[in-house]
Amino acid sequence: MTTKRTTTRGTTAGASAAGGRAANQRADAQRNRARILAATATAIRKNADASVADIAAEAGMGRVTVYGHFPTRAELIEAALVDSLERGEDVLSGVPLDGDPAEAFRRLVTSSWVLVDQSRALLAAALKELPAARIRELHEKAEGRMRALLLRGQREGIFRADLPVSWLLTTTHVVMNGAAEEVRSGRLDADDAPWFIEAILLPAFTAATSAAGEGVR
Amino acid sequence: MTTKRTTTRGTTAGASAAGGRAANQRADAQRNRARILAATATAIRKNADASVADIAAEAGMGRVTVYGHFPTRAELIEAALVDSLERGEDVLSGVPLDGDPAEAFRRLVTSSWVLVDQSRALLAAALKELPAARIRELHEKAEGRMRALLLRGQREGIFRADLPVSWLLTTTHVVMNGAAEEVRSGRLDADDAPWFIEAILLPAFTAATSAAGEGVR
DNA sequence: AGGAACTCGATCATCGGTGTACGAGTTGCA
DNA sequence: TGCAACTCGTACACCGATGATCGAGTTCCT
Repeated sequence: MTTKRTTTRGTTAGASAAGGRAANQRADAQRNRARILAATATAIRKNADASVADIAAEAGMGRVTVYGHFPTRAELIEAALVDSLERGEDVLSGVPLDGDPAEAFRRLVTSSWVLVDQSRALLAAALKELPAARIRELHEKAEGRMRALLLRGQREGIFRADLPVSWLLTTTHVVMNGAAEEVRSGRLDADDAPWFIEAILLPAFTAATSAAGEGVR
Repeated sequence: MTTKRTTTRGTTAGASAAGGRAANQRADAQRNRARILAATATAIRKNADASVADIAAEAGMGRVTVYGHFPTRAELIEAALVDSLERGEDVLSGVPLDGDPAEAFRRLVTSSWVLVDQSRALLAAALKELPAARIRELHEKAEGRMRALLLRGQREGIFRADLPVSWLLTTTHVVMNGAAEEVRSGRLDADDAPWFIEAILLPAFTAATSAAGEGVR
């Protein structure tokens, strides 16, 4: 009997409370877990739908070892995304959001862009594997921060109020992603990206509402 | 012998010269071909990576019949995209581009958006199936038109010249796609979309270059 | 040092998608 | 009316990915 139960019990499984990281794994296993997560990110970046075998190869280990840590492919993708977002949260939470909204926005966008550029491929993969609700849940914190800033800017009269915050948010999102895509294809230099993004978004968000108004309705 | 050779010889196969449409097919077959193309578009819209079986089901016919018209899945996707783009070209070529660049841009965006909304899912599918060069080749005409308009706007001093045309083009592209995504998820009303798009793009493109300049370098 | 935790390779069953082949039925066209 | 074109269902071979199992080796932790 005793069913040898290879490798570690998945950390993601029960856990209930969020954040309960490395339960009681061996130091060895923790390192490998981290290596797998990193490999997942880079493998997915190279090939949008990389197989578990590809990921294992990228991490320099056997495919079964990966399955030892993450029972299914979906849970692996999710864990990698969570890890990536947590890492991003560490950076973003340090960005000061007070003072002039436009300035704060500029700071936040610049910091965010790097993260978006790194994890957008992972996100795309997760979109096909995880329920949409889970994705939204994971982005809650980062998105909430940006939304709050845009809202404050509107209330203080710095950002235009004739468009809903949700649309400003979406616009910010897609322009950052677009820049990432341009960088990836070599049509845009990575160092210029933050400036290009701001050059579009700031004028668009601070436009005088009377100027181009009167359109429909 | 005589190898019964099921169904039609693919139209896409040799053909060399572009545009040589329905060679010598039976009227029946032509109708079915059109039905398959339409079904491909809607099937892909429902499920990003729909199988040939899904598409056949959507068209209400057997899977083999589809293979009769298009030898491989890739050629099917390509044909559907080509068809979609050609249809779009008919609309776009009727849009007047002279006069005030901002007004012309507004007209072109409004007309384009509907088309983008319809065929963006197809495009995404094609991106994973066809070589990037082929995709670009197909977009050449539509993209060229927009690029020329933006360039004229820059030369006449209506659009800002501190950003390359390619970046303005990309921005236009991603914002339209973003709007399509928002509509699809029900967060934005389809009728409002064109206005939302212009409300972002026009101020961004006509911004005074002196205002937010001085950034880096 | 000893036992448990962990890694690793090989192997296997399964599933879903692609593309081919056959044979019989149906339909347009001359 | 008759033939060729076309449709359609079934069946098959093939491939790649997933996930489980076994039996070893190796490595951490006490």
